[in-house]
Amino acid sequence: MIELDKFVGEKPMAAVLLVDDDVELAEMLGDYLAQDGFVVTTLHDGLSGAEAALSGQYAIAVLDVMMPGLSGVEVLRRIRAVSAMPVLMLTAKGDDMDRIVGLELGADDYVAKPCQPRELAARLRAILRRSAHSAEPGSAPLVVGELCIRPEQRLAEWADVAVDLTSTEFNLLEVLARNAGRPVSKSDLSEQALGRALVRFDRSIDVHLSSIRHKLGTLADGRSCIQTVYRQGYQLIRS
Amino acid sequence: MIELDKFVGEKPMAAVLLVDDDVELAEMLGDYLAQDGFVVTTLHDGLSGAEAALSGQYAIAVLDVMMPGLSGVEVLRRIRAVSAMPVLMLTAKGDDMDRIVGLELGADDYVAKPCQPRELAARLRAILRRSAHSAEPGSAPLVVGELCIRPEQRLAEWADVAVDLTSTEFNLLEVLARNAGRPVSKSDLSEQALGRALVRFDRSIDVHLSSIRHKLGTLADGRSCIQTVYRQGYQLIRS
DNA sequence: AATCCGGGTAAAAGAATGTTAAGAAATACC
DNA sequence: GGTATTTCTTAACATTCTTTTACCCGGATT
Repeated sequence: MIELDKFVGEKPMAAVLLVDDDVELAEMLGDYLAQDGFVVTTLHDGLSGAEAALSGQYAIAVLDVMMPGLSGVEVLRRIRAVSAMPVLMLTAKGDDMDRIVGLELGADDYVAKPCQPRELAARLRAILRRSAHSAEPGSAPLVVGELCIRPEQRLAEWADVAVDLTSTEFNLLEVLARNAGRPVSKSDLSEQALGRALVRFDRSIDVHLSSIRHKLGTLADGRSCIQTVYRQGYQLIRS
Repeated sequence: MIELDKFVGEKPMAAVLLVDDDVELAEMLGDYLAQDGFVVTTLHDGLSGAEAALSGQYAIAVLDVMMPGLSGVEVLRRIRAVSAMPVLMLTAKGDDMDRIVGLELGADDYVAKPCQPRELAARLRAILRRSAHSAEPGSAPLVVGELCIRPEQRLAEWADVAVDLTSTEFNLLEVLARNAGRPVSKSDLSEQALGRALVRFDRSIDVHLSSIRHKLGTLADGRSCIQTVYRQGYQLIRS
């Protein structure tokens, strides 16, 4: 039988991360983009924006340049430190956009504020169309707290230091990282990381998780970054 | 609105790499070419442009001569150092085009800026028509980190030094390079590189991989550039 | 409080891969 | 055509990784 479900959706809607401290404006832009078929998540400060952008859950990030705390430029720099994910900057007139879009910082495009939602949507689509070819889906680095997972290099780093994981341990951690902040059932972990269904009395997952915990560092409060959710599964903590 | 789908066209659409630091102009040209049936990827700086051009994913590159950082001429030089892929240069008036298009640097054609998108598209098609005969698809060099594979010469280089591989070893490495960054199953490797199905207890792939690893250099962190993905296959690291 | 069940972990058992070397097959050379 | 050389495969053993087993603990349930 042909598997139909893969082809049912006409288009995978692009997940957009919108970061702007102007709540009103962000709301408005987000609503427009949502109507336009994008799946939009809105945040209002640079720090949480940078974290979210590196979670690997978004196809593209839209960053306001002027923000209190972490500026958009700083967020961009943090993203570019580990990832080539598409980024569009929202700028006020007069900002030095050549510098931002050029080699130095590496944004993919910019839109001047105040902006037309339609223009923003069009540029987002243009960037996504481009990056659809150059960037394999699922190949971007995943950053969750101190942890960084680089799928293309099959490398995990804790606090910028490489962690020596076995192949299966890496698979498990990658699945957890892709679902950081919510629990993943052992059944899902088994199917996605081990490639087989979970059966009764199967303790493999538990044993691997135990090993991974020993190899990774701990959270600031001393807990493991991988928490057990009783009868539900395991969850990677998004700090 | 027009929905662009990869599989709509009967003809294999040509993949065009467009490198120009002028974001507005690049966008405009890219959109026109996309409407015209090309699959366009746009980049805005020379360094990433050179990398992308050498990835082997593009049928032709369009380079702006004047760019901060790596100029188009320098990008062309880097491409020509290892590849004969078609290149068209975008030039401002007054540039010394004879030198660029002539023997010395070896661009295939040039278009003066500001340019008509129609003219650009026409010249691209002309070059591609020409090179359709000389250049087989899949014959362009594959560059992955320190590794360079030249299918036409059946030659592999590590850090610009030729590596002495046997025929089967070369086949295997080429398949891995074409799938760099993701694992390839032993079954696929056997079929594509050895020309036969994998059977139980067949250890040929493993033995060949062991030999290849000894002949290639290592990554910066000391790992082999070919990683084993337990029960899944092997993966060439894209760095 | 007693019991049950899910989970933590150490260690043994099992399975896959790394590696070397010898034999078989293919190729090159005379 | 026959021999020498190279290359590929098979076999065997070493190593590493995964799974199973076993026992323990602690929270949840009764």
